[in-house]
Amino acid sequence: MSNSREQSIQQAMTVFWQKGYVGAGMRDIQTALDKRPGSIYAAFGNKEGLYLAALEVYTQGIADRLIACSHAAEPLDALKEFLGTPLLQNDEDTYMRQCLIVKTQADWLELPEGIQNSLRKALGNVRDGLIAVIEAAKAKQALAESLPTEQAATWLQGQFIALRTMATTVDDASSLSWMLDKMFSDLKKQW
Amino acid sequence: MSNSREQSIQQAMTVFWQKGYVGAGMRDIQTALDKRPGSIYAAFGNKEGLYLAALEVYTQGIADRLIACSHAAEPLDALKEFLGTPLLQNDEDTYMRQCLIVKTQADWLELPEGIQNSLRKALGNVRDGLIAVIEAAKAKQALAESLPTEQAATWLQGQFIALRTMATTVDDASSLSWMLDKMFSDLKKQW
DNA sequence: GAAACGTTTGAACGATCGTTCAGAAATAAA
DNA sequence: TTTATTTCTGAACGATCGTTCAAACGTTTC
Repeated sequence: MSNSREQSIQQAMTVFWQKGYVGAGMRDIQTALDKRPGSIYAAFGNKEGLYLAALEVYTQGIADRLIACSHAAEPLDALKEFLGTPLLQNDEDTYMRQCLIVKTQADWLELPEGIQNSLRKALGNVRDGLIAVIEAAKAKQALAESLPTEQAATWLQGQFIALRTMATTVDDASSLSWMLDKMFSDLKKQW
Repeated sequence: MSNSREQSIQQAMTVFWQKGYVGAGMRDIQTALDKRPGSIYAAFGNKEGLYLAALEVYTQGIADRLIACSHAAEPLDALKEFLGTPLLQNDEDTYMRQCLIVKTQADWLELPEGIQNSLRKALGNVRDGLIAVIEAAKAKQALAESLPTEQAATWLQGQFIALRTMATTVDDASSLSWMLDKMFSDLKKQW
């Protein structure tokens, strides 16, 4: 075995992240994993199975980090740091600026049903993480108790999408930085 | 000629809008235009040329409507209407909820350079339209003179992306509606 | 060492991709 | 009507797509 299953998933995730589900060819993946088609199909069934494995790891990573934010001393500061870090990714890793879930979602109509369902679930998981952070911030008086948690989570998810999408075209770091500031300022203001 | 050039561009735009640049096959397009490959290639050169023609029409449409907003009695109300209308598109036309420019941008790394450049230009044109609306609102005292126009335009573009992207998955009309409300509320608040 | 089992290999399949081009058809000029 | 010019047709090209499978290989068990 040239590579563990976890390594393979990680490498495949990179390819899907760079090229999207439709754009990533099995031959790109074969090269990245340094494996021949048969091995990959034996391990993951097909392209969809491999993508689902990668999406699972990706989403779990986000969910874990959001839960970590909710346990931090200052949940909102931790969240701000979490959201801001990928925006200024080094030049070679610009593909990481866009969220893998949102990127895949762009090809919605061409995706197999299994992937559509998993994307919905992934978005729900991220939203649950945001809810946890909001509730933690409320508990620490960093957010008003009156703030509607569900709505705020949906809104945060939208802001998250806006930032990550713009970061792929705008390479003006300061624009993104004050958009992030305004986002947290608007979060705390009246609803 | 079974179809005028303008009609062909319009029909091609629909296909690209539904399937994306990479996902739209020339055979899908041939079917939609009811034309054989040779005709299309004679008229537009190649797939890229056809897409560029469609993008041009699409972008000009947005720019025109934004300029119209800036000439309206209440520029911000007009803008809100313009941004809100596509979010609740009928079920058969959900593809119209996502912005064609943003959708194509998702495939960034796989796009020919000519399309990348045109996308940048298109985003710039939309931003210019937003600037015109902001300035008109300022002139009518609907926005504070102190509001930084350039920053606000970039921010508005981000909010625009967020709304349109979320509208493709969230089919809860009320969520989108109050996100739109909050957006305009945050626009008027302090920066 | 032999047999049994699970993995990996890599050539090959049919389908589809964007694109071409010789010839048919339609239109304009004479 | 004949000629010249433009437009359209559709079979076909090479490349690439996701996927398969018989054979080779590696490891374990007796």
